[in-house]
This record gives sequence, C-alpha cells and structure tokens, in this order.
Amino acid sequence: MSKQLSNVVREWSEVFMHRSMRDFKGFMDETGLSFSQIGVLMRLNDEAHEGISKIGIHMGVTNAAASQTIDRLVGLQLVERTEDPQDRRAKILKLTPKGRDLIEKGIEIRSKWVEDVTDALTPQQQEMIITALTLLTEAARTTEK
Amino acid sequence: MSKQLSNVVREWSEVFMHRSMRDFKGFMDETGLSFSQIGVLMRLNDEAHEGISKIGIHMGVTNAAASQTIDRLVGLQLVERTEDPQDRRAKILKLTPKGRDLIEKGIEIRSKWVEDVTDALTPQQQEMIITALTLLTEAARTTEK
DNA sequence: GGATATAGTTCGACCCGCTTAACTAATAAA
DNA sequence: TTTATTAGTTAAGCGGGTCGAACTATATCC
Repeated sequence: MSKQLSNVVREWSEVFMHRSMRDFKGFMDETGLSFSQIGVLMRLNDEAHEGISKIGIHMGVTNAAASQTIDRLVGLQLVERTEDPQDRRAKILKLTPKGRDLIEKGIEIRSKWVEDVTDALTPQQQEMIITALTLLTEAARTTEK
Repeated sequence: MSKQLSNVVREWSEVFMHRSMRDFKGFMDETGLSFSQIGVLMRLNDEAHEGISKIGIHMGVTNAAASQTIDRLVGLQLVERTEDPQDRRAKILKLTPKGRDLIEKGIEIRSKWVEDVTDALTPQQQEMIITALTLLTEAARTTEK
C-alpha cells in the first residue's frame, strides 16, 4: 500500500468517524434507544427469524441479557416475538414495520450526509466517487469474514 | 444528484456502517469503556483543555453527568484533571498518554480495515480511491458546520 | 419412558449513566 | 463588601445492561 493511500485513508476515517459518532449519538437521543437496543434492531434487520440465544451470541452477551433487551423492544413495539411452530421452545423474532422504519431512517441519516457532501462536487468528480465507492463496497463485501 | 450516485452512496453506507458498528462494539469490549466514556475521550482528543461543563454541553448532558464520567476516566488514568490557575473554580482536562494511545488505537482500527480493503485493489484503482477519498474528506470538512 | 439437552424467562445483585437538588468554592457585579 | 453568578462536586433515585443461577417447557437421545 502506498504511503499516500495510507494517509488519505487515515484522514478520511477520522472525519468520517467523527461524523458517524455524532449522527449515532443523535439517533440514540432522538429515538431514546440504547446502543444495545439499536444493535439488536440492526441485527434483526439483517438476519430475520434469528432466535434469542443466537442474538445473544452475536452480541457477545448471555441469553438472559438478550432476552431482557428483546423484551423491552417488544414492549416498545419495535420487535415481534412469536412462538416457533417447528420448535415450541424457540421464538421467532421479526422487526415490526415500526422497527423497520426506525432502522431504515437511521441508515438514511448516514446516506443523507454523504449525499450532502457529494452534492457540492462537479459531475466529473461525482462520476469518480461513484466508481470509487462501488469499488470500495465490493472489496469490503468480499473482505467481510 | 444522480440516481446512481444516490444508490451507490446508500449501499456503501450500509456496508460501512455495519463494519463501523462491529469495530466500535469490539473496541468497547476490548477497552471496557462505555459509549459515553469513549465520546468524552474523543472530544478531549480534539478539543484539549476544555472544561467540565463545556464537555457536558457538547455531549448533551448536565455538568453533573459530565463530572461523574470524567471522574471515572480520571480513575482509569485516561484523563488528567488539574485546577486552572487562571480561574480556580475551573478544571483543565487533558488526555494522559495512556488515554491518547487508546483513542489513537481506536482510529487505527478503522483505518486498518479500509487499508485491508484497498490492498486488494490494483494500483490504478488505488489511485482513483485516493482522489475520491481526498475529495470526500475535503468536501466533508467544509460541510461540517 | 426416563435421562439429558436446549430455548427462553425470571430473579437478585451490581455497575453505569443520567437527572435533580443541595452543596462548596471562587469569581464578577452592585 | 455584600450579592449574584459560575465551575464543579456530591448524594439520592431511577432505569438500563449485564451476569449467574434457578426455573419452565419442549425436544432429543438411549
């Protein structure tokens, strides 16, 4: 990796992290949700129909903790918890429409910011960003475990 | 903004947010620090010598909350809290070397990931990423209010 | 059928972060 | 100099997040 790329990435990461933290904090304050709660919602947005214990393992907490967090989210009507007819010990978890809207709005906030940033650029520059971000996205997906 | 750019940005944001959340959670677990604590440390990393109340205002909490959070960070030897000789009511806050190392390591983790991603690209592609990220970083900085 | 394993819940305990309110100490204003 | 303001700390109380342990209910294995 070139020295230059390294520096560019570092600077960009700092700016981006800054902004991400601020947005995320704002999202927590707006919704009144905790870091854990948002984490669970995001997980359910990606991996629907996952059981309580699986969620806990993924979040690195006990199933007791996961159960309680989900119980609060059910109370907030953000998550739907039903019995699995295949295995009646297990629960099927799903975001409610309300929960899905909320998480998608969170994603939206992030997109919005970069859109604002790119709006200030010329068409040629935008073309380059499109190509670069496409490259990065694809490379990132293949790098994912 | 072109339709295409909008989609590219959205997809990229999702992938990036995913990864950011995971890394951030990992950082919290590793260090044993909370969201608030890391927030304060990051703030101090940017704005040294800021007083307790200012920190609180920036974080959106009361000065009591800020005082308590900082007290814990002082206990962890991540923050140095000294009396301001100019105004002996006020405190001067500074990251300790230990605190600075920790936050910089956090930034490093983020950079590292993108470096891993870009390592997989050809030199020409890397050139393009450099240009694109430089554009984005500069545009982002001017957008920051 | 009886023993064992699994999915999830509940309870008690503890820490963290937040608030409000009361407080100390120092500065600024009258 | 007396009063008001400002910076920060402390204490009590609440809810969230977590754990370990005990528990219920279902499924699986022999």
